[in-house]
This record gives sequence, structure tokens and C-alpha cells, in this order.
Amino acid sequence: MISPFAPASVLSKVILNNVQLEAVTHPEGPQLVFAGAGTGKTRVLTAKIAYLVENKNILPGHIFAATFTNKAAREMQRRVEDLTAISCTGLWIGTFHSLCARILRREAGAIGYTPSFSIFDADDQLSLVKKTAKDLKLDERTMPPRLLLHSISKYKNACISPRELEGKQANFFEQELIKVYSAYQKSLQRQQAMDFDDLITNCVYLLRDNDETLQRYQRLFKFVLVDEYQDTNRSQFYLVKLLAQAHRNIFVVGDDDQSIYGWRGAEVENILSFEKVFQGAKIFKLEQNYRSTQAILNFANAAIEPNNCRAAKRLWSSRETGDRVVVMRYRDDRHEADAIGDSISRAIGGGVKGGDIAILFRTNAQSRLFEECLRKRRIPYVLVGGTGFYERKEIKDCCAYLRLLVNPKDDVSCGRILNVPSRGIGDKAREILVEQAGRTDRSILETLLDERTEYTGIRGVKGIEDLRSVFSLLMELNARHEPPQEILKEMLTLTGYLDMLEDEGSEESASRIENISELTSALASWAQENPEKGLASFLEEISLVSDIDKWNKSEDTVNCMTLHCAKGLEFKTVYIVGCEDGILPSRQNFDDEAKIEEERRLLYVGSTRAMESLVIAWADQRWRFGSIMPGAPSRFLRPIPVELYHFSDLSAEVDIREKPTRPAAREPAAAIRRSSAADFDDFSQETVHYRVGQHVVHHLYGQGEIVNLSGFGVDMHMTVKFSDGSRRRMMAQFAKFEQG
DNA sequence: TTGTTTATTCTTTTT
DNA sequence: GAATAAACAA
Repeated sequence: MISPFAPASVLSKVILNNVQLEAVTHPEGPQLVFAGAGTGKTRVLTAKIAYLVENKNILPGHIFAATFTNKAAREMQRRVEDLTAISCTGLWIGTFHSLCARILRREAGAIGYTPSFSIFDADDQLSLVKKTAKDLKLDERTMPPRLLLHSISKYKNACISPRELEGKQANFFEQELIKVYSAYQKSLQRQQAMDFDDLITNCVYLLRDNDETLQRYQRLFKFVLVDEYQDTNRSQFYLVKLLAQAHRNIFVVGDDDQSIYGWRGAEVENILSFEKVFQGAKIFKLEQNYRSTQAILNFANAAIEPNNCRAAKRLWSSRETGDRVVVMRYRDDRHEADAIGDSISRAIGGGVKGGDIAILFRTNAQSRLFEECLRKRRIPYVLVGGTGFYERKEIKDCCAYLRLLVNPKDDVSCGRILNVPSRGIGDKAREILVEQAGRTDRSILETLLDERTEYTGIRGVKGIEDLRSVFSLLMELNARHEPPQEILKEMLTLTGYLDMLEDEGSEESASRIENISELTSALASWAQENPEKGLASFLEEISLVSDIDKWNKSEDTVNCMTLHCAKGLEFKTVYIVGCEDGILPSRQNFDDEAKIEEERRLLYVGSTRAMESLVIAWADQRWRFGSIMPGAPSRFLRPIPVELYHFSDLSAEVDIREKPTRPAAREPAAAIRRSSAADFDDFSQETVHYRVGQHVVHHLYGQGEIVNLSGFGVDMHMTVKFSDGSRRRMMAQFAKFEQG
């Protein structure tokens, strides 16, 4: 098949099985690759791009490839360059969001935007929804802003504009929702801002409503490729369809069993109905798994089996059978973390690399105990996700200032920093500014910068003047194209932001200062690497990076992350923890069968990350919301045939741990384990007899009632309300009560 | 107007 | 337990 005139072709550099090869070399038209977990999906996609570039002479700049993360995009591009030895800088590869942002910056004018529009993140969105709902005098209780935002997002993901909803039959909530949606969109437009969803939908509207533009992009993108197609939402589907409908060269890869983003609008139907939508599509099915042992695959296959809504397929592995999956039962979440800490420590002592190990959990909140346990044992680890760098207050404040320089119409950013650091601009002053701005049809910052604006009856005039002079100067610096990090530094001193933090003198403020200096250097090095790009593109970049983008696999660090985050990754050893009803599946999805199925896919995704060893853990009880909740093993474990795993109960677990076959270098860990066991004893014997509501008599303060208890053992604190009305927080182990 | 304390809800998961 | 909102004091 391979032309003899293309000697060192891409195909000779990548090992592909028959189906993979067929998919890569299939010439034109719509193509769908069903790629089960670990079947070499990325390899196929990469080879396909390389094949197009090298064998089909398509310029990299004429390929549109949507990946799930920017990190995947970067790696794929590098790999393609390796394979073809052709520079792929022009390649359109990235997440849907960044690709759309790229298009929209070029075409902004056509949809009434300037190229320097702001991108609103979840925080910004929420604060705008809150403001909008408040303006419409909606009650926060009956109309929770989060629900409003979620519903708006749902409309947008399905590409339904407020216009299309007007006059629709709707209940009270929907009526109000539509009003909010409409006002929210207007407000975004007025501020020259787009939220994440807008990046896609506006792109769709742009192409749908501008024939010339559409044709231009259809001609530009000779091939459209989409990774993780099962996680695309309807607006992304429209986008892809618009781009590909002329030449029909669309190549998508995905696995319906790994669809775990339904909650943010992804529609599995996109992949299941691909054949119908793109008539004559060629379908490929990758079922040979190269990643996991047969034992792990059997377990994963059995786990996903009960799902009704899926395309038929069955993964098989040519690898050895391997060890049986282990299901561990623990006393509580502490025990779980502790024992897994031990197990990891033992494994590392036995020569396993920390980087080959992953701890996967359903919710970010579960990470804390594992972090503690790993830290205690001095095992290096990395937590992927959680509160990211760019979500910290101080960083967001700095970015808000920078954003305002790029886009002075950004009222959300302006509202954020108006009184940060505090300069006496309170609710009153804010109100007057907003009102003035509305009357003159300008943004808050524009109003503020106008010296003619009158402020009657405001105490914070001084603060407003301060802010005005700061901004005039910063804007001047920006206009002169001073280095962005210098502008940031100016801001920090002029506004007194740094002084504010320094005066505070706390540990927290010190770390804030550190973060800010990290931001400054990040900005400086970015400016050096991208001299031709503006501040706007720095801000875009940081708002579109995901947690996983920043993660780098390192040899010795144990990886902790959510199950969602783990998609697409693989590790030799995987622990899936907190495998309990209420957590996996989440309690909130109990009443919805479709959501339960998605949760089950989550277990499937997690399980198929493991190459050699898979441990599933659950605990009898667990701290949640500050109190102990009983736990039961996940319902997902029930239908799995018992012969597919090894069940280890508490007593059996103790046996394993007491086996005298430990390597020598384990003293520190053993010592720690002893002390944590002591904590347990302490908890059960010393302090368990306190309970909320209990009446006590203190030797100094007299009669009182325990109103709150927190912590374990020596860490246990209690809040006691005394008869004189005072409340005192004290450590349980030191509290002196009289008998009675 | 600011900072404190208290009450309430809250968490899934993320571009 | 933690973050946020409301309530309250200064």
C-alpha cells in the first residue's frame, strides 16, 4: 500500500496494528475511530496528522485539530514534528476554547467585539450573574445564582440564544431565567467580554451568519480532527460540522464509555450518531488494549457492563493476566489514607518509582488526608488541580488590574479591584459610579477616569481620585509599551497593594507576596518569549490553561488527582479511593439513572488508567461536612463477579500489615504509624464521651453546653456556650470539667 | 465604612 | 470544616 516513493515515511516510524493503520491511511471523508481505553488513540491521531502533513502534503496551517487539553496539544504537535521533521508552528491544534479564541480575536469585528475582549472565568461569570439577578430584583433563595449560571451555560452549550427563547412556553423559573440570560449576554457584550461558553457559541454564530467568513475557514481547514469526541457538546458539534461540511474531511476519535463530562453539556449522542450525521462515514474500532493486564481489563469491563447506553465493544489485552484487582475496606478515611500511605511507602522501598503511582479520587476535598499522609512519610507527591495558582485571590486581583488596561470596559474586573486595597470606596460610592456609568453609557472605569464626573455626598472621593491617578499612569505606561511586569510592579506599589500585604505580616500574606512575585516573573519570562504578543494574549493564555496543562510527569513524585483529571493518563499502580456510595457515585446523582451511568464510567476511566496494579478502597465511615458519616461500598462494586478481585477486609488487612517481611529501611514510617495508631486510641478512649449538646460544668466558667466538636484525639476542639452567654473554644484534652 | 462575629450552606467533577 | 453571606459593633 505504501508508495515506494515515500521511503522514510511516517508509517515506518510508528508501529501501528492493522486497524490503526487503516484509520491513519484512510484517504478522505468522514471517519470515526472508536478507541477504547489504552488502545493507542493518541498514537493514531498523531500518526494521522503526520501522515496528512507528510504523505498528503497538507500544510500544517491547514489542519484544525481539537484536543481535550492544551498539554495534549503541545505533546501531539511535538510528536508530529518529530515524525515528519517539518515545523508545525502553523498547525491549528489546541482545545476548542483556545482554537475558538484564536479565530475570534481575528474576526472580532464581525460580531461587534474588539480583538482585546476579556475572557471571563467561572468566578467572573458568577459575579456577573449575581449582579444581573440583583438588578432584576430576583430573590437569591428561589433563584440561586449558581443554578441560574448553570442553566444559562446549558443553553449556551446547546447553542440556544436568548432570542430564540423569547415567547417560549415556560414556567416561572424559566421565564425569569430567560430574562437573566438575556441581560447577562447584553452585559457581557457591553463589557467586551466573553465567558468560556461564548468562545464556542460566538464562533458558531460568526461562521453561521457570515458566509464569506465561513467559506474562508472552510477553505483554510482542509482537514478537521477531534480528539475525545464523546466529550463534545452541541455547540462544538455545530462548529465542527460548519467547518467540515464542504469537504467532509472530518476525523474524530473517542470512546463513549469514557464520556464523563455530561454535566458540562457534553452529549454522547455526538459520537453515537456520527454515522447518521455524516453519511457514508467510515468506522474503525480499536479494541486491543496495550496498557493494562488482562486482570485489570476484566475488572474494568465488568464494572462498565451494567451501563445500558453504550456501543457494543469489548477490550482485550495481549498482555499477561497479571495480579488480581484488590478491593480494600478501611475503618475510616484516616485509616484509608494512612494504610495507602504505608502501602506506597512499602512499594517505593521495594523499588517502585513514585511517578508510576497515582491516587485518584472523586472530589478534590478528598486529597487533603492523602497529602498529609504522604508528607508525613516524606514521599514526594504532586497534587494536580485543586485551587490553582491563577485562582488565588491575590493573583486574580493583579490580573483584574491588567485586564482593565487591556479592556477598560471590563466592569467585572473593575468591580473586583475598586476597593482593593481598601481606599474607602464602599457600597455608596460604587452605587453612584454604576449609576453614572449607566446614564452615560460608559463602563465604570471610563466614568471614573472622567474628571468631570461629579460625586456628591460620597466620602470616598479621595479614594476615587487616587485610583484615577493610578490608572492614568498605568495606562500611559501601557501605551508606551513598557514591559508588562514593570507595569504590574508599578501597580503594586502605587495602589499600596504590597504595603497592605506587608503590614498584615501573617504567614498567609507572606505567601501571597510570594505568589505575586511568582506572577511577576512568569509575566517577565512570557514577555521575553513572546515579544510580539500583547498583554491580552498573556491574559488569554492564563485563563485557558487547565490544571493538567501544568502537570509534568516526574519520576519520583506520586500523583494525586481527581478521576476526571486522570483521563488520558496511565500509571503502573493506581489507587481509586473513596469508592463509596455517596461519593462514587456522588449522592447528588442518586436519583438520575443517566448520571449514575456517568459515574460508573468514572470508575471505568479510573480503572483503565492502571497498567499493572489496581487497588480500590472504601471506608466504613468518613468525615464529611465536619461530622462523621457512615459509608458503604459503592454500588458499582456489587455486580462485579467476586472472582475478578481480591477482597481484603479489616482483619485480613491487619494480617498483611503485621507480616514480618518488611525491608529494613522502614523505621521512620513505622514510627509514624505507631503514633497515628496512638491518636486513634486517644480518640476512642479519651475524648469520645463528649458530644454536641452535652451539659458540662467548667471549673472556672461554670455551667455550659457543648455546641460544637471538631478534630480527632489531641487535636479535638470543642466550642462551649456558657450560661453567661459567652462562647469559648478549647482543646478537649485540656478542658477541666467537674463531675456531673 | 470597616472589621468583626455569627449563621448558613456547601462540593462533585472543569474548559 | 471552610468559605461565604449576613448581621452587628465601632
